[in-house]
Amino acid sequence: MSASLALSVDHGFTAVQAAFARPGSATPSFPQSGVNGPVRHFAADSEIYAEGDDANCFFKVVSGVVRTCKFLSDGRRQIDAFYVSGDVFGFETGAEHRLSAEAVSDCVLTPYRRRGFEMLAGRDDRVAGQLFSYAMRCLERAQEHSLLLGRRSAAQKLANFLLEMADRRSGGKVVDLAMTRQDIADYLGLTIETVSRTLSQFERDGVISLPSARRVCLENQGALRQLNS
Amino acid sequence: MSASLALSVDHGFTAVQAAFARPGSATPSFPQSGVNGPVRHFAADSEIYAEGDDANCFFKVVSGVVRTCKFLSDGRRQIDAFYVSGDVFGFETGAEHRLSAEAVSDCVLTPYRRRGFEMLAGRDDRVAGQLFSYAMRCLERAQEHSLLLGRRSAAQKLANFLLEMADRRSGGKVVDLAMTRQDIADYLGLTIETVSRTLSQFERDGVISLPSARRVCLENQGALRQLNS
DNA sequence: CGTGTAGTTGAGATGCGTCAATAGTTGTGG
DNA sequence: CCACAACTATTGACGCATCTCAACTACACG
Repeated sequence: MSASLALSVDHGFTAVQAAFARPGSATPSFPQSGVNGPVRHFAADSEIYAEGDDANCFFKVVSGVVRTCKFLSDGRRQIDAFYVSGDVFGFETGAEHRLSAEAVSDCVLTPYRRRGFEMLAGRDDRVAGQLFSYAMRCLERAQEHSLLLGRRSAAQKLANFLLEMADRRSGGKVVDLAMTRQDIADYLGLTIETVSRTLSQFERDGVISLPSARRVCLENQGALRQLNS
Repeated sequence: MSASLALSVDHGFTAVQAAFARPGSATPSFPQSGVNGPVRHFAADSEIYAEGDDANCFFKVVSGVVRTCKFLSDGRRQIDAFYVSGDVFGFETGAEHRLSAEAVSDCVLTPYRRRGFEMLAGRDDRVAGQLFSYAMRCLERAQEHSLLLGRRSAAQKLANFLLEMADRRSGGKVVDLAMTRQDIADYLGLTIETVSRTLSQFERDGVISLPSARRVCLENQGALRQLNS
């Protein structure tokens, strides 16, 4: 293989970067060489795989939203990440999935068989580079998430969350949230009550407006960014 | 290249896994093909690289302990991870380091030039697989860390931290901490006072003993694990 | 022996969690 | 179209875990 594998910024990554830059485009960026199965549909709240399941395949989101999470013994939940169209999730180095994955909304996913994909990655360095890039993207997000959870107030967490959602979904002022307050709370390490109260406070401050519970208009993006600095 | 690149569990990863399993062994697992420079020494608390620096190279810890962290505008700090001998840190897909890295104790590091490493990874799929494995290890740790920060009490955080440190340093009952209380606090998203109080409480409960501030004896590992469940 | 840094401990303040009641939203069936 | 149930979200009152501020102790180093 050529030098384009892992760390190259100049080439090998470009196709992947393009895929990320256009999350709305459902065009699969992995070749259709038999490693990907037919798309699969999941109803909202259904389980895609559970913690401990064999990690036979990983997925690319075609449409809808997916969450990966862990459950604690007391039944509480920590959501690790949300994935929207274009995102890839579920690859592992070990034999098992360390997190479970669930459909937040109805969604369509392309499954990739792991064994087949290894073969393909072995033959095509662009595929290998893409996979590495997806893994690094996940790593970057996980690190950002740690920072957010460790040292920020509820208001800062929510400001960051809203901006993240706005950025990912084409950046408009209006953000339609696919997830419930409970999902948001479990992602940010808060309770639904605190999420709700904080959003209400943002609305009172004129920073956002809430036409409906799941629709948020960012009225003052500057204020949100400042909170988040 | 062969099929051993990215996701193979059976081969390609074995050398890397061995390297992780024996963090104490300073034998570099990357070939000495001119991509690694001569080892570099860093005094305790010195900066290895800063957030925003060009990500020209990444490092492998030969001896000592390293922390990667981010600083907030108010001067507070979130430590993303600690790295001990055998660990690799600092690789990026972007042009810049997103976190800064500092020596917790005096330490010795092997630097790897990124450009040179890409070339090598291009020629040798085992090298590429190792790099992928290191990235995935980082990802797994970052995800575990998020879980820890999001939904756990101070006691649970510290129990988890102590067990993690014990596991990484040959697993004995006695753990010598290289880091200050401030480091621990910034890693766990707590204050030094809470760290100190919680450790004192553990000692009163007979779960640990503290022969000195930096030395911890795990007297009841079961109790720690139970807290952590 | 004095000085500086790291760590411990205490008292009080507060942000977020908990519990509980209320309101809004969605879907179903009459 | 309305009634009802089930679920989701909001709001309030109160408690508690952790933070903040401050004093004190322990240890290292000149």
